[in-house]
Amino acid sequence: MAAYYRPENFSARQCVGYLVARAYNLLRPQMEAVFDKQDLTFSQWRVLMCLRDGIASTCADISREISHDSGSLTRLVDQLDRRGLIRRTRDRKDRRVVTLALTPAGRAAIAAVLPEVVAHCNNLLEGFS
Amino acid sequence: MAAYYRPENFSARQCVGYLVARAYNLLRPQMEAVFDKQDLTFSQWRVLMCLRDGIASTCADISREISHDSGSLTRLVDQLDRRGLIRRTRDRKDRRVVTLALTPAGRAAIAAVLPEVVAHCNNLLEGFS
DNA sequence: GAATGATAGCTGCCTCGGCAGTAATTGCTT
DNA sequence: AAGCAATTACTGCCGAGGCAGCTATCATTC
Repeated sequence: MAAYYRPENFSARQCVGYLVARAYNLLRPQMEAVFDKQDLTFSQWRVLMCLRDGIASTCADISREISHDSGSLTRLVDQLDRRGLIRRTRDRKDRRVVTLALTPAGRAAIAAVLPEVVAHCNNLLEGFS
Repeated sequence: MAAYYRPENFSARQCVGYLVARAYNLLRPQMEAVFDKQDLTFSQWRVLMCLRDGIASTCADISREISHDSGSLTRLVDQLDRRGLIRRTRDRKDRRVVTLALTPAGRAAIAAVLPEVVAHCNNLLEGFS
């Protein structure tokens, strides 16, 4: 495959990294705005979604899934646990592992924000089409 | 236009926000790795690119371009200024504005990293094609 | 020309998240 | 069985960046 970028014609606005970073920095505060009505964080939401969709159920798996530092994830889980949105359970077979699960309150919190999230995501896609 | 997402079938892995965040969190540490050999930050790099490509030449414009907090951008510019990579000049017509410009050292720094940046960006695109 | 509002850059404050290091547990190797 | 590497969750530490507030400067309006 021929190289797409060359040092001679390289420009920021065509660089993947530059564009992804721009998109993320633009998108993130919008998402935060959606969530802070329910006292949630975008990061917290991503954890909840991992649990809801069965993508991952331990700190280690979630941290890999969302490319998030595992140390910081512990604190993220702390917050959700303290608010009763998720439940920690020590795994019996592998006692290193703490299995995470949504509580009814957690599911309710998701249901409460979901419509706005969906609406906002649809707004985002309006830009293309 | 019909709504793409619906609350019933909404899944994290198909959500734009989720995916962009994932891409960004995956991409960012890779970019940092490319730059820290030259003692640069990805954020610093984006500022340098804005100046090089003539995208923006003031703190306010750059902060809008890369969707970055303007307060934090001042400190970013401080670092680059202290290292002699850019130069601050008070605008004469509008004395609120500080115009930024690359110094020869700044251009040299860009030239030094550019090949690796280009190579890494090409690597990123290999995943598609 | 004075008053008001908007915008420039800058600063303190605080949270989030990355890094490195720890203890506990597991599995693998010899 | 015993040592060793790997992986789990977790913690302290620190820098990056967002937020709110500040002053200075411009533009607009009365």
